[in-house]
Amino acid sequence: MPNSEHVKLEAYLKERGQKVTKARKAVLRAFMELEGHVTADSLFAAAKKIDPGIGQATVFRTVKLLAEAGLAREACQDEGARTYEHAFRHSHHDHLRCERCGTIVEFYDKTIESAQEVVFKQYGFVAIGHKMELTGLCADCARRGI
Amino acid sequence: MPNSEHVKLEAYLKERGQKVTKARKAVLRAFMELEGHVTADSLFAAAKKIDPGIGQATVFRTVKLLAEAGLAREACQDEGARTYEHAFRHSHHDHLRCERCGTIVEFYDKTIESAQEVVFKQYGFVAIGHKMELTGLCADCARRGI
DNA sequence: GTGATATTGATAATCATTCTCATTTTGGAG
DNA sequence: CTCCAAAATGAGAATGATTATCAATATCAC
Repeated sequence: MPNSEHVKLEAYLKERGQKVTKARKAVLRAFMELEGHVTADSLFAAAKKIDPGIGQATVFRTVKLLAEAGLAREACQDEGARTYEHAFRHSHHDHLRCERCGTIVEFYDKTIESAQEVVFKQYGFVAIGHKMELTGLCADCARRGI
Repeated sequence: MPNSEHVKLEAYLKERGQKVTKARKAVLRAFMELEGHVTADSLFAAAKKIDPGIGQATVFRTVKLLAEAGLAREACQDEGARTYEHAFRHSHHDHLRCERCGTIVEFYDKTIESAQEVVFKQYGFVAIGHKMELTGLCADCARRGI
């Protein structure tokens, strides 16, 4: 019984001349069974129950594929090394990053900051901090087309 | 000429019975010289120019210390493995995380979402997506005191 | 079915980070 | 200033997550 996630994945693959394989179907099925925040490792474990011969590398590859196909999304956590920025006598700000050229613009938006306070209160949390990154294409990269 | 960052670090160290060392001073000086988003690696390179004998492990240890002392802050990027969540036919949401017990609450706030659109426009960006994580103490942990 | 091509699984390699531990440095007490 | 216990260091090994390599295999348009 092909559900709509499988349909969407197959459409994505066909469109790009990629193949619908046993391993990919197994990873997607495993992913759909899991709730909340899924690591590649827990996905590997779940996928092995469906296809015991599956390799770890394939799971890593496939979960990235799912993200590209719009079926999964990364819950925070960027590529590469952790970075630090000055915090003392540097006012707080958030980041706007260009996915094409990597440019990072720092911004501060009062509406967003105060809306966050509301969210904390709403859930009974005591605020400590927050991290926000908006991603998009900067004016230059957008002009050049994607 | 001791600047206020050094004063703040020394105060933090004294308060906790920790020592003011050559290596720590070198890392702080290097950190103050660098702009923007600093990786442990670039900091290591900069610190070596000040104290050629410094070790990489010390730089990693010290930048964490700077963050604890309130002189640096992590620019996104959590500990541990990357996680994924369902994206297809699952509405977008952001995260509220308890620093004490790790609980993650998913929320959606219309004010924040629309304020983001404004920021994108303001800087001429074409929006792709965003990641936001609010951190604090959940009601239970806050009640138990910190 | 057949063949060109994409994909796989195993493994090695890489990268960032943390741990281990013998040696050195620090700072308070005398 | 000297001594000493405790803290910190640097080198290198260890770890954990992820990615690259590559020969063997599976997929699919024909």
